[in-house]
This record gives sequence, C-alpha cells and structure tokens, in this order.
Amino acid sequence: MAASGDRARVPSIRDVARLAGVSHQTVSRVLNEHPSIRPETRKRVEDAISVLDYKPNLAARALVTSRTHTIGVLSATIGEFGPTSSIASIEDAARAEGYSVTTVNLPATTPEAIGDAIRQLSREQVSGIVALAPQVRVFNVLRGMAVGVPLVSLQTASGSDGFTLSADQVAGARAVTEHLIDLGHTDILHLAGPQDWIEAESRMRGYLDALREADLPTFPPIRGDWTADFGHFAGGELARRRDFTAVFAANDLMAIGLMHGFRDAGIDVPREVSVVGFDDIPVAAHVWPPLTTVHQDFPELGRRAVGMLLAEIRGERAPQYGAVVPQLRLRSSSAAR
Amino acid sequence: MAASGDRARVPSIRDVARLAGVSHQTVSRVLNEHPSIRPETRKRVEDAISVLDYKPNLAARALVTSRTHTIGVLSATIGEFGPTSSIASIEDAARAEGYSVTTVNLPATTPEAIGDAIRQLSREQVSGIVALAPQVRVFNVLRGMAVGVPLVSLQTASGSDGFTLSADQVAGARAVTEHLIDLGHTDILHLAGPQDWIEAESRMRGYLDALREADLPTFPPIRGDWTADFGHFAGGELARRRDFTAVFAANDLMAIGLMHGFRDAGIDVPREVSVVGFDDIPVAAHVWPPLTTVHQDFPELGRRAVGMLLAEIRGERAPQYGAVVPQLRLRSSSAAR
DNA sequence: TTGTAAGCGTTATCAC
DNA sequence: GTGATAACGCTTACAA
Repeated sequence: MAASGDRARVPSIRDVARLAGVSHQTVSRVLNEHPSIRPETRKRVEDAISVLDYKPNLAARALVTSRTHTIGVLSATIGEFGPTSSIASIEDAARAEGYSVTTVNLPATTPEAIGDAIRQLSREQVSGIVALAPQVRVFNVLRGMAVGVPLVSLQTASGSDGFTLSADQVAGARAVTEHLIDLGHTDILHLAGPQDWIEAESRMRGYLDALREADLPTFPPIRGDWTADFGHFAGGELARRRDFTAVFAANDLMAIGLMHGFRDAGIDVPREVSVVGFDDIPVAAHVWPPLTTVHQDFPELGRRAVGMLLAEIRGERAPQYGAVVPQLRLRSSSAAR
Repeated sequence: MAASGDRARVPSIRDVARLAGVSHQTVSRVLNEHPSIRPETRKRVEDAISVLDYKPNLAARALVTSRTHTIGVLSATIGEFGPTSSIASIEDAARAEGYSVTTVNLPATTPEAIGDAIRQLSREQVSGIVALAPQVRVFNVLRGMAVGVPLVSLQTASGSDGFTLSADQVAGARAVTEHLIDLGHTDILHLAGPQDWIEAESRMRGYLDALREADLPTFPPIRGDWTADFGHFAGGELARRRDFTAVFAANDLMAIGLMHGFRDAGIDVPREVSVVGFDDIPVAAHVWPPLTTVHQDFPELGRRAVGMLLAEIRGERAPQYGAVVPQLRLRSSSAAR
C-alpha cells in the first residue's frame, strides 16, 4: 500500500501535473475553475487528481492568497444552552460551505480581552468572524473596532442592520407578558438579566412595553445573573413582599430557581403566583410545574449568521431573512388569577 | 496613522531583519529560540520586532513545517451540558499554550462520517486531535484508524491508557447506587443510556456491580436516549409496574423527565419511589424534588485532555493525573424506604 | 555566531 | 488555451 521505499509524501500539484502531462499551472486553473480551459485537458487533470487522491495544501494556498477559508467564532458566554446551540449550528453551516471554524472564548469582557481575541483571530487570518457577544460593552467595543475582516454579531436587539442578527427578543418578552395580562394578572414583576446584557435589556423592554400598553403598573426589575441559584435566592426574598401575582423571569434557569425559592417559602406556583421564563431549555417542560416560556430557534440564528457572513466575505448581497420570531410555549406554571 | 501612500502591508521577517541590521535568518533564529545567538543581536532583533509590531505569518510557517499549532476537536454530541463544558475548557487550555482550536461536529456516527471528519482535520494539518466520541462505535473506529497525528479520546471508561482519558463513571454510578442501598432500597431499577454509548455502559456496570456486591436482585435496564422526554415517557410506563422502590437514571435529564412521569401517574417522589441521576446539571438542585446526583468536573477533564495531547505532540512524557472522581450530591429526591 | 541559498505548494503575471 | 517564471513568508540546510 505505501509508497515504495521512500516515506509517504502527500501528492502536490506538480505530481498531478506530471501525471496529466500538463504544467502545474494548468492544474491550478482546473482547481480554481478558470473559464478558458479545454474540456479534454480538464478531464485529464481531474482524472489525475482522483487517481492520486490529491488534495490542495491549505497552508500554501493561504500563504499566497492571504485567505484561509476559516471563520472565527468569538464567544463571550459560559456554556449556556442557547449560545452553545447556535455555535454548533454555525460550525455545521460553515463546514457545509467549505469553511473551517476556529473558536475563541473571551475570558473577560474588558476591551483588552476583546482586542486580544480579535488580534488572535486576525493573526490566524480568518476570513470573517461571528461574534456571540451578548454584553453591551463587548458589542460596543466590536462595533468601534477596526476588525479588518467581515464581522457579524449574533445579537438580540430587535432588528438586523447588516452587522447584527437577532431573534426578536422584545417581541417574545412582550408576548409572554401579554399572556400574563390576558390571564388577569395586574401586578407582574420582572426578574431581569444582568445590567450589561443586551438580551436582558430587550426582554425588559418587552415587559415594560406590554405593561404600559395595558396601563398596568410597572415595578423596578430585580437584576439577576441568569443562574438558577440566583433565582432561588430571589424567590426567598420576594416571598416577603406579596404585592404581585406573577413574575416574568428573563430566562428559564432563573425561573426554575425562582419556583424553587417560592416552594421553599410555601408559595404555591401557579395558584398563588404565576411564573414564566424565556428560552425553552430542554427541562422546561419537565420541571414542576411545567414552565411557560418562550421558545427560541438558536440553530436557525447560527445558520443565518453564517449566511450573512459568507455573503459579506464573497461580496454578495446579504440574504434577506424574515424575522426569527420566538414562540410562546404555554404550560402550567402560569394560570389565571 | 496609516502607511504613507501605499497600502498597509503586514511587516515580514525581512522588514525586521532590515531594521535590526541582520539577515532574516537571524530573526528566524531569535523567533525560534535558537541557542547560539549573541545576546546583543537578540536584543536588537527583539527591539525591531516590537517596533514594527511584527507577528510571524502562520500560514508560511505551516507551509514549511507542515505543523499548524492547531488542535482539532472532534465532537459527536449534540450540545449537551457535559461535553460542551469540556470543549470550552479545551479551547481555553489550548489557547493558553499557544494553540488554535478548530472543531468538527459529527453529523452521524457512521465510519464514513468519522473518516470524513478526520480527513477534514488532517487536511487542515492539525497537530493533534481531541475526540469527544462517547459512542462505542466511534471509539472503535478511531482506535483502529491511522489518524496520522496524536489523538486523545475524552472517554468515560474506568481508566486511562494514554489514549483515553476519563472520569471514573463506574465508580460514580456505583457510589450513587450504594447510596440507594444504604437507604434501605432493595429493588432498584436502572434507566440506562443508549446501547452504543460508553458512558451508558460504564454507568450500568457501576449499577450492576453495586447490586451484585450487596446480593440484591438486578433488573434488566430500560434503554433510554438521554432526553428528558424519554424519561417522562418511561415514568408513565414504569408507573404500571410497582416492583421497585428506587430508580437510578443514567443522566439528570432522564431523571427529571422520569420524576415528571411519576408525578403525572400520581407517584410521590421520594416517598414512594426514590430517583437519582448523574451529571449534576445546573438545574438539578432546583427541580422538585431536588435531585440526588453525581457531580462531574467536565472542565478539568478538558484541561487534562489538552495536557495529554500536548505532551504527545511535543514528544514529552504524558502527565500523570490522579483519578477524576465524580462526587455524590445528596438531595431530597432520594429518601429512606 | 551569522549569512546565503534552497525550497515548502500554491496562485498571479506575463508571455506564447 | 497553456506554459514559464516569479512571488508569498517562512524554516531547514550548508557555508563562512
């Protein structure tokens, strides 16, 4: 099986050329789909390629073209369900288009850390970057930065602007809040995400919009950190004040922790207090009580991010996607007053 | 700020050489920490490097050395909590050692798909591969394959053999089963993972070992698919047979679904049936009832995988790690008979 | 200790 | 339509 005598060497473009009886440049033309090449010659080259199982050397190509066909993923999240699902689909979509994927996790959200990460990726000469940077701070730094390559940010504002791509978080939050209002609740609290997070702001805005429109009182949101542990803690605290009958938690983890806290305090969900979340993580339907929440199509967002990025890389027109509308999932953690 | 007139060009090793008044080869020596170089010369070169903010071109280096300082991650899991946590820590650890990371998700566990993924990575000339391939089939294919570069498999057998790295799943499963036995249970079911999964086998073995040692009857395990939905379904089915008082589910998702199924059937957990899980996912402590489970240090496993892989790549002796012992987390889903 | 020459495998440029 | 020839930016010889 192995090459006779000398060490196995990967065939190069010149080996193909020799076998096909053409110059290596002609082989290169075939590889790059150059228009003017005789069909017969092309055939001979293609045969030689398949006989030798020749694969172009990516490093050599990158050296001469300064393009690597690699996309970088910049991630500032710590293994949460949503971003993780998006990243997996980004990888799949990119590979399907012939691009490799390299990932950098941000150790911190400081401008220095962000700069380091971007520099790292640009040293690797990535063709483009998808940033999952849910913090306002990171977003702003990226926006103001001369990145040097196309960049798409997978965000959660309420629209897309060619740079940003997102599900309509505001609409989702609004929908779930309106659901509580429809159930007859008038005193609805919001357990929000951390100050700096774009998603936290969007979801809070949806909440506020819905309440204002219904002429209901708004309460100052409680700021959480997305964790179930915080939700649990908040549940204990909130149990002392009973000026509300429903809580919209900005994500499912906090919602589940919150229900735990209420349970510890002897508050029955949903009889005494309704709780709703956001994200529809895999356990949401199975906790007690099953959690009313907003389903997000994370993989689709990842695919679209790649679609936009590749269009920009190739200098094509950006695809026009319809809105990614989060879907309400009604379960029994919310009930009529 | 920009270069005068002509387009900004990244400085090359020759620019550094010119500025430092040496040959480009001397610069290369400084870069590669060649021993014989006069301190004074080195200093001049280093100064020039920092003045120009010179960064070696990775593609050029890869072309000539055939090594990319990139490690490939081969992942055959669909965004689950554990593997995801490990992957994040693999990325961080690799970057900290100056390696880039590229990821490939397996679309299927067929030998063809695995072969494609490996070929893909080897085309990118990765220096080594970490495989998160929890299926027996994938594991065997990898093992029998001439990958061509160092490979470490993040597995879950009961030991490490220089190729494999794992937490001791058997011990963890055994511990949680013994916990049930200590509580006085004698009829303990096992809701296992899918047939082909190594973790499923290890956890099942721990269960069987514990029961045999205690001279208790074993039941044929129910085969699940790791999902909460399946757990829910299984709960409904099991509710019809009441020949058991405890269930060890092979992961937390199934355990949570199972408790949901029992709840639907009017079975009280833990009064009538105890349930325990495995993994300690973030919601485990917050569901009702809080889930007794086995905590795994996924990030540590990822770091160790990188440690082993880099040792192999560099031709060093593999680091000797102690066992990663899963930790029992006792909560109220398990109770005395 | 340092410099010169050659070559890694490809694409770009210019002939023919 | 096709073929020389010259880069791309680096490392590995070999020479001085």
